[in-house]
Amino acid sequence: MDKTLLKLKALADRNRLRIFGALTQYEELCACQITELLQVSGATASRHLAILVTAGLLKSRKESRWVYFSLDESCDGMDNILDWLLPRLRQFDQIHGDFEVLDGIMAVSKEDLCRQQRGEACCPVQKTETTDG
Amino acid sequence: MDKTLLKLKALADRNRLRIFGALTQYEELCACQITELLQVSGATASRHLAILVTAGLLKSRKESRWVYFSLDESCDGMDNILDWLLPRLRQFDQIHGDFEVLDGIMAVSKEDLCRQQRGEACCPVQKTETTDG
DNA sequence: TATATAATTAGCCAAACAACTAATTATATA
DNA sequence: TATATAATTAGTTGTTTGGCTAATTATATA
Repeated sequence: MDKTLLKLKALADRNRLRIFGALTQYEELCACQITELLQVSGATASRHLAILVTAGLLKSRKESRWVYFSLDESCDGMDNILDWLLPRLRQFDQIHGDFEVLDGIMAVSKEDLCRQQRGEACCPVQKTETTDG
Repeated sequence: MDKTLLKLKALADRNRLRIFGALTQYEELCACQITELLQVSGATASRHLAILVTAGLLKSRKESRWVYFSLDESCDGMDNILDWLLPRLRQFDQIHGDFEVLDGIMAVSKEDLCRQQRGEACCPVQKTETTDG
């Protein structure tokens, strides 16, 4: 039961569900992109990602200094999880917001993204703000 | 997202998963039977059941003093949840243990069960103990 | 080889959660 | 109508969890 419970606990958190949702939209995302999406510290994002990997829901690969995360296709029962989860995720405002934000994040190089996260205010992300305020 | 998250949180607890599992085996169980299965206080069982009902996974009906719980067939996506969960639950020792315990519980009248739970040691449950100790 | 950097781990704190006992509610019956 | 009883709600307590900052690890590069 513990593996099943581990998967359920891993998904039973808003931010981790958002990570999972993001990875149904983009094949692969690196830690700094997830950090940017969730608007939490890198440490927090890293811990959430570790929980999802430990549960067997995500896999990661390291390429030089970057670590990329993706859905673990080999996860036993992943198809059934997606059957249940996908139509639900598509239904929710926050996830749609995430998808839009992600598009913005992907339009920026990881280098600039990380520079930004360090507070070096060079190369600002072009925010798609409405100017009706 | 909150309804989806609510369902995931509801299932992401060992005792609640056991309740859910029990109800895949027995169409309908009353609160005192669940209490007996989990070996927790009636208040604790009641709270777990309330969480599952609130999440839309279980429904309940009251019949005189007894409250009966069952899987909520009308729960949106219940089939998909079961597709994922059933083969996993069947795999685990604790759930199989639960099924055996449940058989014992169902062999006793609810009246006797509750008497027992109140400490009135009349009409003992026939435990299927092996006598090799 | 010293420095910069992406990610993780360690250590801390506040909020959420699961358990308990006691009190309350709703129903049946003497 | 007073009493018993099944279930729930209220209130308390210890544990788990999710967030942070600081320290560490692994990799690239000046």
